[in-house]
Amino acid sequence: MLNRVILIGRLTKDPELRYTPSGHATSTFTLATDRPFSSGQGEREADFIPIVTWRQTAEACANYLRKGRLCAVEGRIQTRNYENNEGRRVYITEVVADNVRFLERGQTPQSSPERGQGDPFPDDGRPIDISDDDLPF
Amino acid sequence: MLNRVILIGRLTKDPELRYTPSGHATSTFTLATDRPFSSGQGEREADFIPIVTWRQTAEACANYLRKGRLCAVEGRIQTRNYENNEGRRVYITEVVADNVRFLERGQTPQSSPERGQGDPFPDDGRPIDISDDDLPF
Amino acid sequence: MLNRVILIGRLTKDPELRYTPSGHATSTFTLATDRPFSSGQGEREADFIPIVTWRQTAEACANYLRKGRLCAVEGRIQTRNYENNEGRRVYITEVVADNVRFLERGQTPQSSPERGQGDPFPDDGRPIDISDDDLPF
Amino acid sequence: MLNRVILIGRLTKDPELRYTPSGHATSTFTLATDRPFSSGQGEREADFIPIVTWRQTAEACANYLRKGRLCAVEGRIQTRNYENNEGRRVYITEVVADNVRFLERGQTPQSSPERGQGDPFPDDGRPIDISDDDLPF
DNA sequence: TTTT
DNA sequence: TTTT
Repeated sequence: MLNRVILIGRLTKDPELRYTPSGHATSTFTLATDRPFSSGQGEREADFIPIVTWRQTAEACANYLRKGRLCAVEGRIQTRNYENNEGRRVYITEVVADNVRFLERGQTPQSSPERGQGDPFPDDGRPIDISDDDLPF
Repeated sequence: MLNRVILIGRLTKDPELRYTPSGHATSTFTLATDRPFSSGQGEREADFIPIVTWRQTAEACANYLRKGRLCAVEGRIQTRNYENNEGRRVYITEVVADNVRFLERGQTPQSSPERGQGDPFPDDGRPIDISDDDLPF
Repeated sequence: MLNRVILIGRLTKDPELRYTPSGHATSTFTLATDRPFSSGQGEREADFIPIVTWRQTAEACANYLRKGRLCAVEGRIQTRNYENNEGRRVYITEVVADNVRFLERGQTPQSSPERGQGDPFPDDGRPIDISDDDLPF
Repeated sequence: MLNRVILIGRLTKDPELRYTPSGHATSTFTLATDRPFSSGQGEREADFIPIVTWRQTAEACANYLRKGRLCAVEGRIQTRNYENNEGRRVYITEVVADNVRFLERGQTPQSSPERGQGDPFPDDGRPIDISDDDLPF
């Protein structure tokens, strides 16, 4: 069934990269997307949308994206729930990205030099456009 | 900034219609959208996405949509949070719809005869396509 | 780069199925999508959008879709051009579909009984959702 | 009915601004969007998509967008046709944009100094996000 | 008639 | 817990 999301926004933090027990990479981050007509008067100015990526996309995001960077995300909304350690059911709504496009050249920020592997733009000046199946394996 | 969602799915229940203190209509419902490739073996088969509508759209949804009905929703993802009655902050991610299209002729279900006002398809057989600004007033 | 189209509309004719010299199936049809706010007074009421599909999607569309049937199409805009038989360059803009969802149960119309293979809805009543890579091989 | 297009690409030329007899601004340009997986071997690398904008959006595009600039466009596909001066019917498929987002700071290029009014990014560094109804009046 |  |  149709379930399609397209976002442009900025990362609120560096992405977090993890591996599943079976060795699959997944990275998560939050995208801040400015609201179109916020008056600025006490109103919230942005939505903060949780993004999940898998596999090559996850690794590319972890390598190239950083806090504050602008990017476009294409994916679908996923809902899931789990029981937390207080026995309470927690409901999650998030976006599983199958395509992430970096919209800014990036110099790796000082805050995470160990992970960044430089600039996602190759010598010809064209940005990388990473894509991936979003099946959960 | 760009924040666009398009969904096709079925209502899990009848919509809930409310009015703000200032008299604006809002209706909420959950849309079940089948996942594209679920194996069916213990996997979840659908995502359950919370939808919010306002004004005319809210009233039209309350009048014409019912549990199980198929519709298309266009909107944006909104995040907000509030403190619940235990002093705990609750984070919400939902879709604010600015356009809802009914994809099935509907006979009002018996479960809510008082509110349904019949069939959203006028005499010429073309479905109604309701639209609305999604500004929070 | 981002190039995403989502449409809901009705076929203006039965799809046309063809095979490339290398044996790949492709089907084409036109989708009529009603304009949101047409006054009806001399204005055009719909856009007529040319759709191209490939492979399994092409064959499923040829088998199950018919003139007048409602469906949702997800894809990307493609432009190409060729020289016609008068030596004039013709520019084409069309939608290459990578996902087509049938939104109506369909009894095969009498006009094309040889090709239709019945109803795209299996016994459990859930519509088929066909998907395919949209790479031109 | 649902008809939604989202594109990210670069202008192939400066936009063309015109006014209708009744005084409404409209601007047109072509967006080059790179294809996701072009091998580069004789294949076309991009689609060239004709964009139409109206009113404030038209004027903002004419003022701030220039050849080569990156932007995001949200809109719908429109088809129309007319008879050309040789009595031949010409069919047009184009995107009517209702939202254009500039994705790069722009110094006005030398090629059109008279029209450019500088930088679409105000002092606070946030890009302008222009929006408009896309009704043809 | 095409952009980086 | 939030980005420019």
